[in-house]
Amino acid sequence: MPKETFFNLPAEKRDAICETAVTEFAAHPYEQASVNRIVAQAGIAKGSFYQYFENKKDLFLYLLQIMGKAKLDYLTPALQNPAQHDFFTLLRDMYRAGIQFAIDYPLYAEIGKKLLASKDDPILADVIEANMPAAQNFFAPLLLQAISRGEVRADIDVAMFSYMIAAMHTHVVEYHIDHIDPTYDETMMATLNQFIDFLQHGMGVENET
Amino acid sequence: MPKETFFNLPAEKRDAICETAVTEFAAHPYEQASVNRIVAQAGIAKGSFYQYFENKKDLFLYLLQIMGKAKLDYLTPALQNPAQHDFFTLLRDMYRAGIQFAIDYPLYAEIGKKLLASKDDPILADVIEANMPAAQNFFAPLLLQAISRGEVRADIDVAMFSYMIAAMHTHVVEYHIDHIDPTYDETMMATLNQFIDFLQHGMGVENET
DNA sequence: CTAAAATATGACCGGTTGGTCACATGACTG
DNA sequence: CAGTCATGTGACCAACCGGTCATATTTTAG
Repeated sequence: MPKETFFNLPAEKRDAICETAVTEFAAHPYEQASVNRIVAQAGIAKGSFYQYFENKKDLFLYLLQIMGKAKLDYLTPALQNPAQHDFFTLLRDMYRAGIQFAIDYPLYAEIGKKLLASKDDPILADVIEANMPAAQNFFAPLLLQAISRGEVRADIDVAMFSYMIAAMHTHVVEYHIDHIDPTYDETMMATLNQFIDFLQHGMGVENET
Repeated sequence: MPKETFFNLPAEKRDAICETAVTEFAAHPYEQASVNRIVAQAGIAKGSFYQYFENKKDLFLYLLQIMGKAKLDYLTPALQNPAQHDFFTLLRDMYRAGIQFAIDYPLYAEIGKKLLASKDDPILADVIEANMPAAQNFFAPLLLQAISRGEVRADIDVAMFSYMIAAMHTHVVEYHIDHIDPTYDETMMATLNQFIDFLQHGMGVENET
């Protein structure tokens, strides 16, 4: 957690520092990100930085915390009435929220992506271990509920599909960011609906009913 | 490409250096990997290293080349008779080959994973750009063929599913490595078959025929 | 106006990086 | 044996890293 000195700063200066830091961590993974570059870009002295933060990790964890809150704001509406909709609708809403988050906060999304990629870094191990299983542990009960409701096949390996659903979420977001014009909301929804339909019915030719 | 001096080395010394380097690049992404550590671990002088290789990148690209050949050996049998089997059987064979490769060469797999993760590194941009579209461009024609054969739904976005199939391949491999006991081949095949079945028929409850 | 407390600063530290280079050692050749 | 050429070597380089600290400046309080 940053020191009190940091929170005593005028809000605009605080935000400027955070913005600079976000840019740095979006451009370089944690280990490559440079405190020197951050202070130079933010126009503050090296010594000041260490009056605001314990160290590089302190700043990084603080940013992750802010990011987590922002992302939660996007996901919460989708999770409001978990019993209201069927599993695949819920999944679609969550994927859509994730995509929208990445569109609105591309730098946050980039940091998250890089973090996921460097999850075996020992210095970040505690953060990862604390938050990584979250995604899978989150989907597992949803899957079980969906099975009991008769929405999802009962013969699936829940652990594996929790893992894959979380992983696919990442890649769906990435695909949209890299390939879909973010201004065309309909295209995004069309592609997403198609993908959710695939999750439900597969990509094989449908059996004649 | 390494210098002639490197290839003049006794094979065992050459292999020892490569093995050390592979270990280093499996433990650290390219930018973090240290030439100093490699030479220390391999028991050669720093100067010698630069008599063998132009620079760090030279060594890394050489290792990637070796890895590529090794992986191709695993994939070739699955691709032998592309017209013989249906799309999903082909996909299963490819996924299985990928898993087996990761089991037999865990360090190679780790390097590949880290490379994929750091694909926006400018110094490696050329390698990535040269090989990354390969995966997607590889699956796209297969998908088109499968559609024309009536094995895959004709209404899918081929570009997106090429991307997702390649991405899912990575995660299926990762899941197996992290969660499945590599000695129990049946477990692996059972999980894999289940996943392929999901790709074909989805995870939703099946329609009554 | 003064004293004390908070904040800003950049030179500096030890350590690591990728890479170089003058030189030592060894092996082949005449 | 002498000479040539390939190979081995580690001290050395500039650049950068995260982090410290004595000191200068500013703000606050009495």
